[in-house]
Amino acid sequence: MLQKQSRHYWLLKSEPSCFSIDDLKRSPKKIASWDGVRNFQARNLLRDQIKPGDGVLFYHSSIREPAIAGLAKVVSDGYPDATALDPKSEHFDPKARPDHPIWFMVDIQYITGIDPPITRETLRFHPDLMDMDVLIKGNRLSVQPVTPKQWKAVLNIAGIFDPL
DNA sequence: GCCAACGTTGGC
DNA sequence: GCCAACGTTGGC
Repeated sequence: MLQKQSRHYWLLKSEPSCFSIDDLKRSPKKIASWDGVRNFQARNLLRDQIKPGDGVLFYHSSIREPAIAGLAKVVSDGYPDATALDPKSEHFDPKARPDHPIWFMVDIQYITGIDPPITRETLRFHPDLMDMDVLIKGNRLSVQPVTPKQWKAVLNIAGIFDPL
């Protein structure tokens, strides 16, 4: 039986002063752990939904012009977030245990930067992107699903052939 | 720096 | 298990 391929796409939010697309590019093998997520809804996506090969829109938040600043791909399944178990980490959670990790992370790998980055204004006026979750006022989820149509539209704007 | 929106906490 | 208070996020 042929199985329908099910690649998914995600938007991951980060404050560039904390971790930027350039930081990802500079990481060993251009791979970094998406750790420190402390929201249950986002945790569930990291633990259960996000799979190796999925596409990632890397979004820079909390800056003057928040924007999609690059592309990455998921290169691991969800696995326990080590920072929750490390008392020295600012993301330490005293309730987490090795056999009860609570929090999960995935590894992502840099594909390309998008320059100029795709601003919220551009997203807002594009017919295929105006209904993105990230544009909804008050949506603070740092891991958001993206539709294949939205993924394609972003690639179009950036002038990039689908790298996945 | 403001403030709306949201998630979490804790008293009851 | 409700809900008010609180802290945080994040665009503007």
